[in-house]
Amino acid sequence: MYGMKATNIRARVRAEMTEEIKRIARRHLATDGANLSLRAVARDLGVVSSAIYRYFASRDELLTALILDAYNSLGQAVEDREGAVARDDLTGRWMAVCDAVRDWALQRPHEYALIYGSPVPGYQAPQDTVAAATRAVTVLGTVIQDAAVARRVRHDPLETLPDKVAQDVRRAGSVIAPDVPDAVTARALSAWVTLFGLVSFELFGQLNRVVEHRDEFFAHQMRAQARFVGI
Amino acid sequence: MYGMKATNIRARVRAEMTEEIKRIARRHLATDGANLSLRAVARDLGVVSSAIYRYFASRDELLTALILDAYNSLGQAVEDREGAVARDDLTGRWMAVCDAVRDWALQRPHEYALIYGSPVPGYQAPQDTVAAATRAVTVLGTVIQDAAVARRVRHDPLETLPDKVAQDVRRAGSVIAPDVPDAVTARALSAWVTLFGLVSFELFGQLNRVVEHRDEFFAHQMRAQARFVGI
DNA sequence: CACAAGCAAGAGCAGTGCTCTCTGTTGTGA
DNA sequence: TCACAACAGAGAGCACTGCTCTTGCTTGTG
Repeated sequence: MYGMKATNIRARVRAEMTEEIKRIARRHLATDGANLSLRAVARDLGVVSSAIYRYFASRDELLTALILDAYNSLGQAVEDREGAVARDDLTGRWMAVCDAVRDWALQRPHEYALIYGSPVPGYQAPQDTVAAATRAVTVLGTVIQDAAVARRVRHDPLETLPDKVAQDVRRAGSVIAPDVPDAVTARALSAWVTLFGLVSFELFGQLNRVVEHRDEFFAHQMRAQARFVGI
Repeated sequence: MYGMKATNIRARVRAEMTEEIKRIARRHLATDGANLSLRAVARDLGVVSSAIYRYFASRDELLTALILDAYNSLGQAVEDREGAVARDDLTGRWMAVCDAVRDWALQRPHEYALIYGSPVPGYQAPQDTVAAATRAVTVLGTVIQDAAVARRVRHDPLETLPDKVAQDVRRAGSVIAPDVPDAVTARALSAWVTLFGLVSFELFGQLNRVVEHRDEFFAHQMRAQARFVGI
């Protein structure tokens, strides 16, 4: 703030341009899939292809930016939807998270594929994405944490985990869900995997000719997962 | 057979050539990822790029062939592994299926990505792949079918499914697992989704910095799924 | 054993990511 | 206020891609 002119035109224009490029790139992603063409984006922008390189050092860097945005967009969607449910309606909150993920994915299939599909060849996700990637799962973690604190999560206290599994599970839950029994956290992780597994199957065509009533099937399975976890 | 010469050299050479192209393509897939270059394959084959088009009408057609092979390879691996377990060891058979899928995927990550990752843009899977794609899941279906027939699958007979879900589930199970209660079939489908969800998460980097003991985590979760289904 | 069928080569088209050089503009620090 | 450094965009070019089409040559086969 200090030392930064109120009207830093250069920086502002640059940010707008960057945003515009990403917007057009997202549009191309939605129609042409993952093989995003820098030149096509440049054409749509009414600019020569080399000009794009003023803003993104490479196609990969542009993709990274889109991936980061996608994670944040998903995180935001999940937070918003879950936040609108009454705090003590634990099942409602659980289902809100699941529905938010699926709806977001159905609305932006190519952005979903970008972050949860096969990784772009030769591309290594930078550290930046990690924080954004955890936003969504954090919400689900909070739901079971609240459930545990309210003593509203059923579980067999005798159920134990193999040592190494317990280690991983404990570390994963320690920050967001410290009061949740390890066995329950393990089940929640499994449910999380099932959620994304199902969305991926639906989006990537693995449910074709098998499951026709997608909405009902998804709702049923996610309700079943809630019970499996103990909510 | 009739009308087909014992030594149909042309056809045989053609088949060998086709196989050789696929072999090289698979090798490229393993190193360079999904952006398979026809020209690079041609170079490795010691042939000019246009020659490839004698055998595959397009890059997509070559990819389709690789996808078909991948489904069959996975199916074979699952069948072999499950077939080696004693018929009455139901849990062993269940785990054999899960382990076979994961091991196959870890050994051929790019082929796995080809069939269970984001679909290649603009590419539509032809009908041929459907049959091959069901080989693996059929094996798991047989396990729960055998379990049901032997009355060794625990389940709450009062558990019901929403109508539309029951419809889909019944149709899915009617051929391979007709004696399995619908509710159990629904859980088995969920477990199937979890299996591939977990493998995808592991392969696509979603487990990084979360789960370190991959083998143990996977084994635990799949055992949990077996119990969830009732085996 | 003549020949049709099948094959690979080569040139070429339109597209790609990316680099480098050059010019024109414009915000900005002194 | 103003000179200038920093910056944006253009354009040419390189090596690559999938794919097509034409041209000859080889070879299995009726």
